[in-house]
Amino acid sequence: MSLILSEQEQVRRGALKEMHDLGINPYPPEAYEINTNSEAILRDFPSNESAFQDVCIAGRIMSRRIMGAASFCELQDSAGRIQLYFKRDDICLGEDKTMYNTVFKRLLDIGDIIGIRGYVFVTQMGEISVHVREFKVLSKSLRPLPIVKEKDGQIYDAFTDPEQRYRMRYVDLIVNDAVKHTFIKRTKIINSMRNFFNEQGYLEVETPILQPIPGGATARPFMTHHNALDIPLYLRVANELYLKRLIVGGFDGVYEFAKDFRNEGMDRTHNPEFTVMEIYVAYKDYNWMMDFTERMLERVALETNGSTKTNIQTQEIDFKAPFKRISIIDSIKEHTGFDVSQSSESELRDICKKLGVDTDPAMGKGKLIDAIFGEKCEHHYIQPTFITDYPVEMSPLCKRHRDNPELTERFELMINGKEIANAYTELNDPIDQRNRFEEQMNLSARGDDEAMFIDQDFLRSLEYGMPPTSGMGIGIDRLVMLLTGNTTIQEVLFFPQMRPEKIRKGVSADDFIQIGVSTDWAIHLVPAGFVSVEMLLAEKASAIQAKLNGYRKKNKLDMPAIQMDEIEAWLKK
RNA sequence: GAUUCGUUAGCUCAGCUGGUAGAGCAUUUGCCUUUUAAGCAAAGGGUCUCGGGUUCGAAUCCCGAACGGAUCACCA
Repeated sequence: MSLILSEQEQVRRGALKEMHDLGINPYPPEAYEINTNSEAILRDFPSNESAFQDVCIAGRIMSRRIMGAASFCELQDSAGRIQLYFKRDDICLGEDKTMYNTVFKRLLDIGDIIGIRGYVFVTQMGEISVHVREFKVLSKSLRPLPIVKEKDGQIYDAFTDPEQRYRMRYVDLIVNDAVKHTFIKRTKIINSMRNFFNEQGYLEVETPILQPIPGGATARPFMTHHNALDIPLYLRVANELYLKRLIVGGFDGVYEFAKDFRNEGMDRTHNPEFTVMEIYVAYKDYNWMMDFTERMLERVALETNGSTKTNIQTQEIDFKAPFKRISIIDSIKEHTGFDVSQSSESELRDICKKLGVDTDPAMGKGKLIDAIFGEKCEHHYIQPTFITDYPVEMSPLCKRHRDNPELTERFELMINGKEIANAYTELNDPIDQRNRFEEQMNLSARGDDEAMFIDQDFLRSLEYGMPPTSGMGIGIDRLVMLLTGNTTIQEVLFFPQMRPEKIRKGVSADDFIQIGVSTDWAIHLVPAGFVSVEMLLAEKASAIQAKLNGYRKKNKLDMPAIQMDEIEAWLKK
């Protein structure tokens, strides 16, 4: 911890000490029982005044308006904010006015957590407030909170620096009300999906995060090492292959909300760890899954926002089922005019060239088609749209299309120009699956470092027989972004990945103690203007003495003035 | 990873073509018994992100680094 505290931090530590001196524990151990909260009071008081004659609530002081013997402050609890009214002679019934004059007015600050007991009333300005009879300090805050003020919907001095907000999410949550609501919605969305699945009788399961073979998706994994077994392990990039093993094992429907990890770029739609929901249902195909997915999303939107419609930037998106469906080949035809259904790899390269789509030699047919779609079609799909029937090369875990073996029974759900969900009629033919993995190995040999590894145990499970199954994965973070109107993933993750915080280098008191400075003086050297040992040594002893004793006088330090011989001793060392 | 912009008080930001730092809120001290971005009066608070360079003199100009934002590439 730094020895250098800002003035405001010093003031708060001083207040802490004064509280101790008054016999007040600023961090009391016992529970504080509340009997209501800000939201309930504001909502129910007008219709039932008598129920609020003895309320007890607790929370954080967010603003104070002190006027002599009476004051107002705003208390923020988990449900919202409410105004408190403190009157000196009501807080302090006897002659001793310490609790008001000293504790409330001087020792409490914005950010402190208190509990209060009192009765609810309406001020002359018409605001429902609590008239405080007694209060208790529950936790003293030692750092000043960024103060956000608001009037007529206009926000002043908002705490907006993204770096600070993401690194100190706790402060962000305290001060920026909308942030809390985003995360409450996130949980609502997940609960809503979970209820939907549970109602159908599907089983929520957990599968390994540490995997010996990172299968189920094409992505670069994070690697780690298990010491006891002395083997490499990977953080999962997907959980697909494990969930399918469970379908082999005889469950009709399994699902998992999973943190997946991908060692790739970070930007406003990608975080190295992210949440995916994957579900697998036996005896179904991708057509059924499309119906299921649109029903689920319609319900989730309705339960979260009270409407199937949601706004993101200037777009309005409607989750009302059914969604549009179009095959990837038809989509490319529609947006580029090219029919790529019969094209060879070299023909596809020509088309890419004509369309100005970048390619590289490692790309096979599937990736080329995907590149065209990604660049020319994807961004057109603002309203929820199922893109179906992807080429076989880019879908190694997906069953071949019943009408065309070059294609697969796969769909991706595009919303607001982005992929939100991905689903297959799962490939359950073990021989075909083995061949597909081998093709992936060939792609890998061509330099595609995202092609899949072969998971022999997964193949063995398929050889025991997996029922026809459809599976679907949905990016929870992106869905939350859509349903909360956020455009960056960092806004829907409590703690997005950041570069490690820079440790402020600088001298510590110890560095000065090394050269013989007494402990008492060492802590004052930096504030007095000596920011390095070298700087101190470069000065003349008389100049140092003048400076330090000047500092001592200015800050009224309770210690003797420093003497020349002491300083000369430092300089000799 | 590339390009680009940014980093000044606890927070939000000014600071013109280089002359040694300002505002509002927050803090401290007064006054104020129903205010509401409370008000009035006064005060304190800054290694101008860091390291070099140019200069008599750098928050300001130049070079480099760190961190962050935006865009692009890869990907969900």
